[in-house]
Amino acid sequence: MPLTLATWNINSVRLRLPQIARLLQERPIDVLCLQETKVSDEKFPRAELAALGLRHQVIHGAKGHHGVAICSRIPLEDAGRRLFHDHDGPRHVAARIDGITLHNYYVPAGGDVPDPAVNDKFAHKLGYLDGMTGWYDPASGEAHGDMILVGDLNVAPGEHDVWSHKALLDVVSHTPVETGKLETLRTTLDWIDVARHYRPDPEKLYTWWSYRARDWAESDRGRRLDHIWTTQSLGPALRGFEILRQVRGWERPSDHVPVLTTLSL
Amino acid sequence: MPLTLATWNINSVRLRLPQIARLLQERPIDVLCLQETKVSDEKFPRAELAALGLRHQVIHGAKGHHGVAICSRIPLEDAGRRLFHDHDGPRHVAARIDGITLHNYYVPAGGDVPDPAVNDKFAHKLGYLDGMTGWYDPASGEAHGDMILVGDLNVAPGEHDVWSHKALLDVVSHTPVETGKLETLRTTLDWIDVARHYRPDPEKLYTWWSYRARDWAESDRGRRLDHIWTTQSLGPALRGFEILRQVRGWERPSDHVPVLTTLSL
DNA sequence: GTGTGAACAG
DNA sequence: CTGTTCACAC
Repeated sequence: MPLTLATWNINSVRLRLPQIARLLQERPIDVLCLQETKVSDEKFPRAELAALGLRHQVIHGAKGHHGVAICSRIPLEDAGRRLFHDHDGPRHVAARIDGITLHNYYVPAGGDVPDPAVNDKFAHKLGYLDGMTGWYDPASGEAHGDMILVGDLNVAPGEHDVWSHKALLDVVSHTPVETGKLETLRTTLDWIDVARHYRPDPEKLYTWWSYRARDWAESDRGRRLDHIWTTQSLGPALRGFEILRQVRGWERPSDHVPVLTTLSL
Repeated sequence: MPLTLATWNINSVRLRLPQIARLLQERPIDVLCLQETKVSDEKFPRAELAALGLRHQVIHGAKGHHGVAICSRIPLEDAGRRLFHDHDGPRHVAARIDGITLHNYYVPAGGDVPDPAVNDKFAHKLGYLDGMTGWYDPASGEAHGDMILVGDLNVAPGEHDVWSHKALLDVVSHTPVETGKLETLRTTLDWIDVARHYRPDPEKLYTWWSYRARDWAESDRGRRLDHIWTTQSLGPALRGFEILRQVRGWERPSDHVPVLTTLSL
């Protein structure tokens, strides 16, 4: 049976409930992975999302910052929350669905200055990517089986994942040290980057456009920060992929748009 | 010809534009006096109010706090802004309309503790009322002719202007020192308190209900803080008076409601 | 409870 | 630019 999964940095789940409702009305989404929910677990809008059909929820949040959630029409099993460092905050949550382990991440943005010696936030981001790599390293044996990894990884890996490779080489999200670490992470299990599986280079692919642009669509200075990866074992099950660019133009949008994939299980 | 004048503490003019539109649609208001506009003069929504028919505007605002404005369908002439002390802030604006001088005030609220020795805000409030009294004192001769004085005077003068005289005797807005100073001010020119001219004691009259009440209408713990006064010379021109209590129940209401009077000029 | 600004983050 | 918290005012 087909399973459609979406990942979306929602930038406040409480403020964006109408947009989630519209998304679910327009698309047959079974599992919705959210980042930047910006709400404590007690105040998470469980009832509102259940009313939209997403009755099964695994959440990991905090007051005001970060926060991730997996919300599903079909039953899922809590598969834990990972902290790589003591001060990571709620940036990961996992669930078991149909025999697959689904990992949902919100990688630290990393601040403005791309120098870990000067900028603690950038150091944290690099350390977080290292932590992820260590976890999925086959040598550690901690994570295994059929897996899907989604989320806002806050790295645009390739030159065609940004509006200008040259202009962004020294901008956090596209520096060589970040793209190198993301590629190292991808290599651990030879993860399939589903976006590029369906839409190979040199097509430009973006999932985020800054709020600060006067006209985001006109200037189109986007970046591909939101990702869906699967283990090689799930490659044969992949049925499709889509970036819902038009959502950026909705009323009161998030600066990120939903990214979808469908698998046949 | 009849002139209908309203005073309304709007608690942010920018946030309350839909409510102003609704008020103007439901009532034939010629001149609207606002308090707590909470906006600098540069950012005052002149165009939006003009589009609602209030093309003539005299404003006196500041970023975030206080702020008054007179907005009119009929032409008016700027008649100045009064500061009684250096630190008063934008609490008064005046206009000339049809030979009448209209004064619009936002008297300081006065803080929580009704003791000027302890509470600077209360001292400021009392000083502000003294300043007004000095200005209208016939001996000073500074203000004269046909005048209307409106605004949020932040004093509920009489025992029937509060939900409980006894409970509020020690609460700022109804303490004897405040009601005494307001009566002294009223006496300067023997101002007509238009509300009580039409609706004498012991009828309860309120223009404000706290946001904090669980059910403002049910508990009905109101106070009459918003006033319309005229000089004796205008007494024969008075044609009516109304407190629009129902406005407190509108969507996203101010905690004050509009108070209206009509004159035949 | 409902506004405001300011500092922070993205 | 669009969110968050926080302190403050009413």
